[in-house]
Amino acid sequence: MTTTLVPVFAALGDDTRWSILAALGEGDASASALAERMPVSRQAIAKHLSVLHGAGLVEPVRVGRELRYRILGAQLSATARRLDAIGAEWDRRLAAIKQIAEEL
Amino acid sequence: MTTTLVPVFAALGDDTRWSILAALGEGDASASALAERMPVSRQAIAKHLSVLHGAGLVEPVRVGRELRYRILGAQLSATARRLDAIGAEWDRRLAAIKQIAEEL
DNA sequence: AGTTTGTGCAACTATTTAGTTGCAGTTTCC
DNA sequence: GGAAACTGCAACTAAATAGTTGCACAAACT
Repeated sequence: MTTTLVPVFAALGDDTRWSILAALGEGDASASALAERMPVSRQAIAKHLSVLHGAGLVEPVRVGRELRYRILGAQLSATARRLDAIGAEWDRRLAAIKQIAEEL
Repeated sequence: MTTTLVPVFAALGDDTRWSILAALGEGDASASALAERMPVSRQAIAKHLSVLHGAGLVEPVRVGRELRYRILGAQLSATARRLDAIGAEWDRRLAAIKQIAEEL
């Protein structure tokens, strides 16, 4: 499962979505429930949840007539591993270039 | 140095900026140099570099009259560590909640 | 000195997106 | 059956942003 990396970052690049994620970190919740303790409308939150779902960061869970969302920490950890690998690769390459430059 | 996390993700949530980062991963380059091998104007790239600099992902380096940019892999690794910690914390909390629910 | 090359600034366009309100459809509960 | 509570869809507004072009300025080279 190699989710595309960019949409995940785009999803994480918004304060409101972090507020939602922080709230979900304390337990599953529906868009309506989240809207009650946040300064934005239910529909706005529903859209954000859709984006987060598209990024694989949350998943919907039906509970009776309400639709709760569960946070997926594993996806975040997986993203972190890929980020770390990319950063390390950059530093490795640049160190190699510096090495070659010094040998001239 | 605790850079704010959200701008970093916002910076990474764009395909063009990833292209720029990929190019810089092979060595420092100026906005003009990058514009020659990319399908966007120099000014567009300059703006992207400004965003990346604001996020602490690149740093400017003066070389004569040109302004090259160097990629900072360490910032990416630092971000990765924080991401991983957050993801792990979410999973830990949700596991605890599940545990409590089962004990009822 | 004059030409080239690279950067910086400003104005403008177009697309995306975060947010809203309003209404229709369903499931649950009394 | 009927009211209440959630969800889903659609249209709209406002702000942010990715992109452009044009021009002015400074440093380097011949």
